Amino acid sequence: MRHDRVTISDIAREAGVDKSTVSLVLNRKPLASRIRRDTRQRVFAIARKLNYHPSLVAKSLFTGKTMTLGLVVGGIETPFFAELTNTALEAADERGYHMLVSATRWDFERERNAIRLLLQRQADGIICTVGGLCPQGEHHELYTSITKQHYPMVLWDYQSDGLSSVCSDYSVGMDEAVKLLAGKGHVRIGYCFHGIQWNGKEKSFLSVCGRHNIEAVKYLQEDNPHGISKIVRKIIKPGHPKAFLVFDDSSAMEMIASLKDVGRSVPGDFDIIGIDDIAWGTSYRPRLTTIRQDLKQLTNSAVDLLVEMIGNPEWEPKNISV
Amino acid sequence: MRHDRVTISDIAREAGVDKSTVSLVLNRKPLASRIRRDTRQRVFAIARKLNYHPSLVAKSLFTGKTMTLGLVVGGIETPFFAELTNTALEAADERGYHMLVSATRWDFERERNAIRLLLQRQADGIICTVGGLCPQGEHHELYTSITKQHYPMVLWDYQSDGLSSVCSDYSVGMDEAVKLLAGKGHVRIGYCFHGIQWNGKEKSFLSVCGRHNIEAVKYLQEDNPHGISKIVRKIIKPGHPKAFLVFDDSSAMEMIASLKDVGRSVPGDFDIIGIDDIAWGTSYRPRLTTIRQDLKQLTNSAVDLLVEMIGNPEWEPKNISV
DNA sequence: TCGCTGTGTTCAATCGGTTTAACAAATAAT
DNA sequence: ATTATTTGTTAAACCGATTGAACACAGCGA
Repeated sequence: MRHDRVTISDIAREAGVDKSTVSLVLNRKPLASRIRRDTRQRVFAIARKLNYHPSLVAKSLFTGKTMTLGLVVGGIETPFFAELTNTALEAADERGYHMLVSATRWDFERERNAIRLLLQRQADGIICTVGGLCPQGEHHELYTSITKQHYPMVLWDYQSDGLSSVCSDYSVGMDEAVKLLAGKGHVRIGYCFHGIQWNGKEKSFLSVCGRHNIEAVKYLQEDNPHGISKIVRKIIKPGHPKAFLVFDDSSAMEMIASLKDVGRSVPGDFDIIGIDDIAWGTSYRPRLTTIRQDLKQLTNSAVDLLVEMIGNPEWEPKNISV
Repeated sequence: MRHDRVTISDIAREAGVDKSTVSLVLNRKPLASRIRRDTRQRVFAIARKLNYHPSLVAKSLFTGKTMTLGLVVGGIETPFFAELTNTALEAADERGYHMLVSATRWDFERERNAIRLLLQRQADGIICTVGGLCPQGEHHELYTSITKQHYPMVLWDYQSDGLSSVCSDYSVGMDEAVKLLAGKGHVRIGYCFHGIQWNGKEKSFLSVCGRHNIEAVKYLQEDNPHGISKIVRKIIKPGHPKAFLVFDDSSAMEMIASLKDVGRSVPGDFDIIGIDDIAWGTSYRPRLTTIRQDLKQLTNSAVDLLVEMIGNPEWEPKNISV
């Protein structure tokens, strides 16, 4: 036994009409008003009886729209991307789209492949979050070539002329954070930097530090589970800043945990501030100090922009900053 | 200007051959070996030049396979489901499938609708995680009717005759947890129960308690952000157990945080054990005691089972316990 | 009685591929 | 020289929908 698809022709046969009639009726097209009431009812009844599900594949082929968006993320195992994805999912849903999610594990070849597949699947547009978090230049070329073909694509936190993107404006939050730390007497602030977090954050942080006459000390964070604890082992020695800004909340939590493990207190010995304001930061103690990033707002803007581009084939690249 | 799709016919025209030739060549079909080498090369060259992306929509229509799986979850804003989804995404990817993700916000109508849409999109199969977490009986009927039509569907932690499912075997972990708490002298263990977590966990816990002669005390957890803290306010009064088993890690963390907020220590005043062993439980202090649930294993099994069912139209419902 | 309008429905092309059968030309076998 | 086989390619049906044009028939006015 197999799962047999019920098609529009099955209904037509059973109802003794042409499949075009069925199509008109089921889609409540204007022309369907001319069709006899009892024919209409018969069609509906049979469709329901046979448990008919119209094939969006066939429909898409004809209409050229799949009502599908692609979401390319590095992965959703971290709170930040989980929230992002969740919001994007709901946003797409509200606008009548489905979301095809691809996790690239931050690997460029995987990303290129994911995008290629989304194009093959005729996704109406793509939201790509990876480039905004990776310093590698390879991304740029990929995005440009796709946009050149006038295919709707919105980049996350990756601003560049000729590309559509939504960007987070960290400057206000950074400013507050730095002022807060400066107010506690810190003149040097360390920050943890790792490959997959970059673009806006570092630039913004450095300029804010400059403005407040604070020395920013960079710590390279290895891209593995021990990245943070290695940094911690280093900074508990003399000569390092006692205030840190960590570029995402999960790492901030790890840093606090790590500091506690080696007998330091937060706050007290160290002051740590994170960025993102993820939802379950709330069950962390001590309460996480964090720079609020309006993830929901940003994600919604991304989906809105993409849908807008899809709706208007004459779209021009556009930049949205939240 | 619009994004114009390059089709197989465009290539055919440019190469001066029939589109069937192009199809044979590009897909490296056996018959293509008969086609002149230079014709083949010309076709490849033109396809590359025009930046051709074969339409999987058209292909799916013909082959009847979309190479798409549906994943229905309540939402992925919690760590547990984020990890689940992430693993499922990668598992699907490894097997050549794409994942269409639907978040139902734990709402039954949304779930029914999500499934309906996945059927319309001709997803080759569906993994549904919602029923395993909700006590409502409505789910059952939905799942049964779909399975009756022999459509491949795997349920998460929702065991029932005639349905395919993967279930977590909590008994070993529960046993350890209860023994651990009993070893610390507890004779009563409280547990937090809320609507969206149920099926295996409670049953398993109660039977383990019975075996160890421990009294299990149930606390209903409201389904809102304050659910846990309300319970905490109750249990700090006299007469309540000092040991608790919380059915998921995020709630366990919340409970610990909440207890600290009212001046209680963990461990010390209270012993808390969670279930799930989510990845970023690791940056929580005090270190979370948790019952390990092999999420990755379970998710992979679900995807495997589904793919197996898709591959063999004669599949019988099957139950996998991990 | 001829055309006209409106009603109820169907025909046939189309979307972008895949696949099987068929066919022409070249080569090999007899 | 004739048939058989191989080589290189195409024609056409098909997947499951949508849609504009067309058609048959009714009733109606002139």
